[in-house]
Order: sequence, then structure tokens, then C-alpha cells
Amino acid sequence: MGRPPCCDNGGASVKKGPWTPEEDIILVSYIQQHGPGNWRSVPENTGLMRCSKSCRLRWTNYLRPGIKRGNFTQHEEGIIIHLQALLGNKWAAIASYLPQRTDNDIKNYWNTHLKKKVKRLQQQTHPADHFFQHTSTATNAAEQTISMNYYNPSSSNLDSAMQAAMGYPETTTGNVAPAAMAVSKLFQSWMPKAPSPEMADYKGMVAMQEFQTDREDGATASMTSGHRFSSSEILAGRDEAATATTFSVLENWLLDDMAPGQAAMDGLMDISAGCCANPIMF
DNA sequence: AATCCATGCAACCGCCGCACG
DNA sequence: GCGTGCGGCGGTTGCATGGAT
Repeated sequence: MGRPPCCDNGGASVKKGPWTPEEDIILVSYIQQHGPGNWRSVPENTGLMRCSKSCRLRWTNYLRPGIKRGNFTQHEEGIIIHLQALLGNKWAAIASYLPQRTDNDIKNYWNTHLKKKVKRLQQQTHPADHFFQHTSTATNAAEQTISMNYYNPSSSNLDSAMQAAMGYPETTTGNVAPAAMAVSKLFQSWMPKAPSPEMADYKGMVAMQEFQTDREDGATASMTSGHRFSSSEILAGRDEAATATTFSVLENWLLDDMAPGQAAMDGLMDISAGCCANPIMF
């Protein structure tokens, strides 16, 4: 006996396709009353003819307070490129470092913009001299970032150190995959210190206390921004924030407010140097 | 003006991991 | 230990839009 479909909604037909403003309002007002979560009950309690997954997705990707829409900044672009190089297509993990952006947004942006940019630069870059040539002549931070991360610096210090730290055999030096895996594993161990989705929600709460959202949908905007979170909700969020404020060097680097290009370059250099000097600390 | 094509983005689908009984 | 249900994630699709021909 297989699992029943998650979205049969009690046998009623499930609506698909774009959400209407009316549906958005119903969903937002329900979440304002009950909070996000228990998505299974949302269609049942609201009368929305939508799959629970669809409700969750609509909330997290579009309706949730604090979401920043529109063009990505060069700084954000650099962060995404760096993290994609480190983590691979772990969009949720990457999004946790950009709380105002959704994983879907980041994924879309990568697929439509950054992937092409990376590919183009990979094709342009020559193996022998890519490193110094591109770090000195690339026209912006993102391109520098791409060339730093995507052109496999065979047997780079970073790769070697990572392989040593993670116990990879020396023979794998030069093969980017094990090193990338090692970096990924290390990064995963840091993930708990990264801003969590709940933390992102908390930031959203605070943001919504202070600003009127500029969302195009006026009705939805007024409903979401009109809500004021209770002091206990904010304090709960603040407690979590306190546990999340111990940033690692890498996080400081990623979230640094200095010029994006310089921050990315300096950060990468520091990490490489630190890692090679003392892989354990890294 | 009509058609074609590329692009961007919202939403869907299928799989996986975890919690729970 | 096993089955089930749910939430979450990543890949993919389909539609709307705008530019090119």
C-alpha cells in the first residue's frame, strides 16, 4: 500500500497555478493568527483548494515578511558564487546566509545569470595564467570571485590543506572533487551557527515592525505589515539571535560590509592562508 | 503587425530525512 | 525495527514578457 498523495485535500480537486491576491490574503491572515507550520492543516482550515506544500512554498518564497525582491547586489552575487563553489547547489544553506533572499530566488538567479557568467569566464580563462591574470584584471568582484573559485587551481594550497585535514589521500591532490567535498563537510559543521530560517523570520518580524513593505500587492502588504508581533515573539527571536551571533571568520567575511570585491578577495586569501598554516583551526 | 525566440520567475514534482506511533 | 506522515529541498517545468527578425 503506497502512501496517499500528499495533496489530495480530502478528495477535493487541488487548485494549481498562480496564486490570486484573494488566496494570498487568506493564507497570510491565517498565518498571522496561527503562525507558520502545520501546513497540512492550512488548506483544511482556510478552505484554500491548495496543496499544503503549495501553501508553504507560497509563504516562504513570496509572502513571508522581510523578503527582499528585485536585483541582486554585487555583494550578494559574490556571496552566492563563493558559497556555491563551496557547497554546491545547496540553495537552502546558501539562502541561510542571505536571510532576505529565498532559496528559490537564489536558485533562479544562479540558473539564469550566474551559471552563464561562470561558464563564460571558465571558457575565457587560460589554465596556465588564470590566477594572477584574472585577479588583477577582472572587471568586478563577481568575476574575480568566479575566477578564484571556479578555475581549479590544481594542487592549490587550499585544496591540499583541505585534503590533509579531511584525510584524503595525497594522490587526490589536483582533483577538485574531494577537496570540494571536504570544504563542504567543514562548512556543514558550521551550519548551526549560520542564521537559521527561524532567525530569518525573526529578522523579518523586526523589519516588519519598522517598515512598510514595498510589495506591489497593496492588499497583501497592508495585511502583513499591519501585524505587530508580541514582545514574547520578539524576545524568543532575540534569544535565538544571541546564540547565533558568534560568527566564524568566514561568516564575517561573507557578511562584511566592506567593498564586495575587496572583501571577497581578502577573505579568500585569509582563509587560504589560515587554512594552510593551521588546518585544524580552519 | 505578426511571429519567433530568449529570458525570468513562480510554481510544481519527486525524493529524502526526520519524528512519531 | 518498521511503516507512515509531514516538512524541506533541489531539479524542472510552464507561462508571461520583452526583444529581435
